[in-house]
Amino acid sequence: MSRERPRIGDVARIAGVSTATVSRALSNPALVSAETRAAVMDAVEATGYRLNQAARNLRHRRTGAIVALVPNLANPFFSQILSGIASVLGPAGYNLLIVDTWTAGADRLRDCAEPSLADGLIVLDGTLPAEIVTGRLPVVEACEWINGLAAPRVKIDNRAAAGLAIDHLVDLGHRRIGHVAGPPESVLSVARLAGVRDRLAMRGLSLAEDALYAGDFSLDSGRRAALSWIAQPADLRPTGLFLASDAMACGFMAEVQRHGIRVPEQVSIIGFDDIELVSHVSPPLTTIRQPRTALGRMAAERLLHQLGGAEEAESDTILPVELVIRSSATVFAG
Amino acid sequence: MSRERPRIGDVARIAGVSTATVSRALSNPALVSAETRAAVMDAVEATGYRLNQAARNLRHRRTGAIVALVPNLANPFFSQILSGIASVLGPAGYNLLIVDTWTAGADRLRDCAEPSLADGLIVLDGTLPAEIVTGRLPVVEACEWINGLAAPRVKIDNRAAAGLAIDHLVDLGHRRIGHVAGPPESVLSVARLAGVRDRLAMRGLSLAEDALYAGDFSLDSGRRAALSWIAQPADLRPTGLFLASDAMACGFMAEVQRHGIRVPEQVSIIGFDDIELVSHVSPPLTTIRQPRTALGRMAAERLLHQLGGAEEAESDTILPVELVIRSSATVFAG
DNA sequence: CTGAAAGCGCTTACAG
DNA sequence: CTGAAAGCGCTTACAG
Repeated sequence: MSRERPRIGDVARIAGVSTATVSRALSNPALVSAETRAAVMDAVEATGYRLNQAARNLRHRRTGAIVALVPNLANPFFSQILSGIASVLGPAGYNLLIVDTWTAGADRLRDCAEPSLADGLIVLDGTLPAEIVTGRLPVVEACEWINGLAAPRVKIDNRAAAGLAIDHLVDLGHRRIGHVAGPPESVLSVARLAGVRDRLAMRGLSLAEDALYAGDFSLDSGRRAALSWIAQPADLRPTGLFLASDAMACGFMAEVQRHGIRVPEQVSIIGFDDIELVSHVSPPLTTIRQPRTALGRMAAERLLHQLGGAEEAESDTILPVELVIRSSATVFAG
Repeated sequence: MSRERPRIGDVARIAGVSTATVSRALSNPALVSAETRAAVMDAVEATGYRLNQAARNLRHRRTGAIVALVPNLANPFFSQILSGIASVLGPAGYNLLIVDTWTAGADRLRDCAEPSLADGLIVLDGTLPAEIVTGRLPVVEACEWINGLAAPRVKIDNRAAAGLAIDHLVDLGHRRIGHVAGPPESVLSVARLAGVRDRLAMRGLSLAEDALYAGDFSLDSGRRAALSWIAQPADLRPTGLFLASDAMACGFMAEVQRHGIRVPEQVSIIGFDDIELVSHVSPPLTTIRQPRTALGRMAAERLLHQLGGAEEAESDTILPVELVIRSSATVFAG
């Protein structure tokens, strides 16, 4: 353990060649003769030599790493996305560096877009200031995006996805339809809310002012929305609600149930994301499924594409969503 | 963007000093005079110079990175642990490199323990061969551990934790108690199963052969265990079950409910982990809570301690667990 | 096919 | 307090 690590010079001495030759034998074997190659390999074996990646990277002016900027790593929503990212980056020989934008300070965030830290950036947090990320490293935005940041985006059509939920509620006969929105600073919230209004209008309905509840994607904010809803006159409040996250939908559902209200008999609920376990709450949640692994994979692929030198068109990649019909929303029995 | 990044030499020229002085002004300002420092800072400002971390690291023979080896990044169980790790590593100036041991090949795994890649290692996967990780970098094991790998461990007492669940079932009056185990290759499964047997024995009971169900921690394996349980004669099968993961408990519960069996009236269920949302399944799951964020934080802290040069005692850090009583287990009404 | 030498961008004893 | 020089461990034109 304390024995000094052999360097390329040690291998060279033992093999009786120059360090240049060792380097070539290792990284581009075709360049050296078969005998030399064999001698070098023997010396590598004998010394237990392993290439120092950091030194090679310095020489190559690259880092071999990609950083993913994720808001709140504790949120399990991101684990599948990261998994998708890792599954393409790993085989491509890139290391994945993860930075939690919630716990990282501003200094640390600025350091993230440094070419000496990483070769590229995957941004999963739409609330970051564009300057932090602009013009320093190849970037792709995934799921969320930063207004004013011109970078390829891999995302779903949040507006249309919200429309799917609204259509389902309307199709089920609901006329008073409510929406629990995400935090207003999130581009996702904005897009989904717009989708709600759009689709309601298309169906000849509209979002009543008191049928729009504030939330922040968290379970607890779903609870609070439920309390607002419960406080409204039973004959005037929405009979069907679309919530901008599954977590809020679960919180909402648990809270109304605690108050003796039955789901879906007395109120229909649709969530968003189709996170793990949501098929096992009671009743199983009807929701909009996002292809999270695919979002991660695709984001990583587009980034690699840029790194490969391709002049990336700055077009968006839109991945399909799906309405997953389970039991939390049913026909309006008014 | 295409403008060359300024190097320390550019700053030196503009400030009219040597590169050595620039380096000192930047990394150890006390070493240079106030005027010189000011001149350097001005030049830094003028050029937009930013330190190349990779070069500094090469010189310092360190990397500034810690790698976390996680099995299956898609499993949300790990997100909170990673969050805990990130929250201490970030402020300490370390980057967090994440490697999914399930998608990474053997070569890649071997590269992970390279001093040229990282300064330390946090192992979250107990199924890795010890050799991969032995004697190359400072290591700490978190949650799981590798038999035969002598490294500080941060974990819970899985055996005692399982005992807590068994005690609860026995206290509720159950006598035929079953266990759905995790995969046999996991040290966690082994420890929890041992805890089940121990505690049953202490309470004058034992684990019947046909009351032990095979699982792999996944939701689906919980389902399959439920099918086995359902197939047993109703008057002989366990009335209370402890499952080695919440995911399995949810799968089990959903499956028996689908067969018209009521939880907890007809069968009591206890899970393990207290993952998100498990308080919102129906009925809310009684389970053993692991302090996941704290596990991550503590693992990172012990690793930093080692990196700080402290000759780390190889003792284990045992974090406390907690029985969270909700509604999925109730008194035996035989 | 191979070697000597310069260089990736820093830091740090060593002198002064 | 400051500079010249060596060096972290590689790679790669340039010659031969």
